[in-house]
Amino acid sequence: MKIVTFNANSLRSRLHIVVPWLKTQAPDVLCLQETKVQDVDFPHEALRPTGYHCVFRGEKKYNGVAILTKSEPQDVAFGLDDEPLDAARLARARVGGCLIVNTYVPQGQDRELPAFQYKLDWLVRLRTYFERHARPDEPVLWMGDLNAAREAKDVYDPERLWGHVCYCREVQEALKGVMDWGFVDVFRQHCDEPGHYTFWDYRMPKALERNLGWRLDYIMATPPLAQRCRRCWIDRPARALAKPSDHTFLVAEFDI
DNA sequence: ATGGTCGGCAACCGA
Repeated sequence: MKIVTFNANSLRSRLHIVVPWLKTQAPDVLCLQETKVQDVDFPHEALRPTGYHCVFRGEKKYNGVAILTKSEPQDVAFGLDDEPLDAARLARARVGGCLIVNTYVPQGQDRELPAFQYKLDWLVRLRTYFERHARPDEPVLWMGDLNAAREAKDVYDPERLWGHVCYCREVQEALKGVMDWGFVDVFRQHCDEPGHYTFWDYRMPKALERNLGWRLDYIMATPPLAQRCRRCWIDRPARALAKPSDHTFLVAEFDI
């Protein structure tokens, strides 16, 4: 089973990447974040030739999540249980005996703003969500853009970036709070080196070429799945590609 | 080096 996550930063403007990628890589599951498209405008026509099932929840300008699957997904739901107004940050589906939870964790904006506390609270509520809907001895995948770097080796300049809303003590503790429910970071299970990133800020000149990146996208698996993960890798964008995203594909293969 | 990015979508906001 091949599982993938990708922050698209607008699905419609990334179709030239996503559609060929589905055709050539043929994942079983592709989780998308920041689709930035309302449900009524979802690009069904462009995706139809791929043959993938699509479930999604979007908003007019921001957020938006989708799960694309080869087989028909079951038990589809959106949002945290108590949060119908911010449903476009979480999509859930059961695929091939595995529960998939795709999240776009709030970025947090600034540590002094209410958005930051909202981010921390959101992660606490996500832990409660897993307690309610799943068990750590079952096959569960939590994946997506978590807007959090777990460790120093997950950012290009840990001294300078310490205190950023995606790399600070509060966020590390909140992320650990969810992981302690029963998740293994499957990329780190296979690779312990610094310098492997999934995000390079557009605003930084030549960030990708200089590898000034962050590891903000994850595939987290419960132990029964993590021990069946054979490979996990970051599929870096081609530098020559017109309109790349600032995030990239994170791929994991499981023997299930 | 006194600027430098995107996307949505129509004036800025969010990342």
